[in-house]
Amino acid sequence: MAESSPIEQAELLAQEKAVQAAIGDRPLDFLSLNAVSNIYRAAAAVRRRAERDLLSDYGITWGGFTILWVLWVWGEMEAAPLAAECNLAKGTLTGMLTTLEKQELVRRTQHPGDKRRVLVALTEVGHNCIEELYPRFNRQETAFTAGLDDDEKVDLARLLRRVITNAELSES
Amino acid sequence: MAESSPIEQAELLAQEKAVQAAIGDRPLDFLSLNAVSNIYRAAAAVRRRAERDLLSDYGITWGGFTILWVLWVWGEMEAAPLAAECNLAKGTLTGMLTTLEKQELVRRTQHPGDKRRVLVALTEVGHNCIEELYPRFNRQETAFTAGLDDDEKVDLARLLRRVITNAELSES
DNA sequence: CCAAGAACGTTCGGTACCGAACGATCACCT
DNA sequence: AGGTGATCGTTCGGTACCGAACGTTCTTGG
Repeated sequence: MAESSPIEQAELLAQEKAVQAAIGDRPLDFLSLNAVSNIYRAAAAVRRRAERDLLSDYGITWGGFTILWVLWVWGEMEAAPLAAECNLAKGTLTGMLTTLEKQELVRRTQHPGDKRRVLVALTEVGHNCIEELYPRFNRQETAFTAGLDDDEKVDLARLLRRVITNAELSES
Repeated sequence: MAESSPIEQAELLAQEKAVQAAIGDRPLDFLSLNAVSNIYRAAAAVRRRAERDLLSDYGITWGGFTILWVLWVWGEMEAAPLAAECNLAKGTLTGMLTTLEKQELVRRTQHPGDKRRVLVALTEVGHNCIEELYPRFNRQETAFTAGLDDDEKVDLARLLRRVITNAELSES
């Protein structure tokens, strides 16, 4: 189904059409191009929308929300795996935890028996916050996937999972 | 890949499993949850990988690359639509264009007949840069979608397109 | 034991990125 | 015309985010 018989041009995004018009004659992998570039585009749209419509009401940034969410799901954990789980550099996490600590949403405690390590956990306030916030966030997630049936949502998650494992390979 | 069986729990990411263990008993939309959270995760992994393995060699950031790419595809354009196409706030674009101008990759010119507007275009250097860089980037995109057949790539792009239009609705 | 190195989180310099406020320019309208 | 409001891009203050350098604490070999 190459360029000769495209997939309903009418449904392509303007960006995708411009790509084909500008560089469609080159030996590039356009299927991967569209798939990957749409990943980033979707992520940016989702993030912006969540920050604007929801998180700003709580004074929480996207990164902060991610941290609260991970701590909610995983429970108390050390800084290094928390950073990995949030897709953050450990240096970034330090600053954001300080912010969240000022907001009294998380707390840091020393690891018993290893003074290098730090344990991070939700405070009571933080726990209540994410308990209240996440269901609203989840309704947004539902809205973002409106028009997809259950099988398609499962497919989307599965296809992305593949990309994630491919891209995270051999990461520091 | 060979194991294209339906949905095996064993293939879930550790994160997805932790979610089910921690909050799986609540009335939430877990299909949307997994789909949307994997979007962000995939985007972050793709970006980090591209910056680390490719863009850093050229001294270009992800945002800068996006700008060059959009200008390559669309040609000379005004700042506002460029910002929209790159998913950037217009204030952000100003600073990044200044950076790219210092690198002599783009140039700004005044719009003839409207002194408020600015036209942005690739320089010769910038054009050569993206001409050389993008094919390498595209090979990375291919690698990120390894294990997906053509139909799956088309599906992934299509499903994401739906999320994009949902999330971008009524954006400022 | 104790020196050498590994493993932690923090600090630091620099860029990206946002939203709001701003100044300049243009369009409209009576 | 000329003043009012809309529309540009830029500026500004603040946070996020990265990679590298750093100090501290644990571990390991001799």
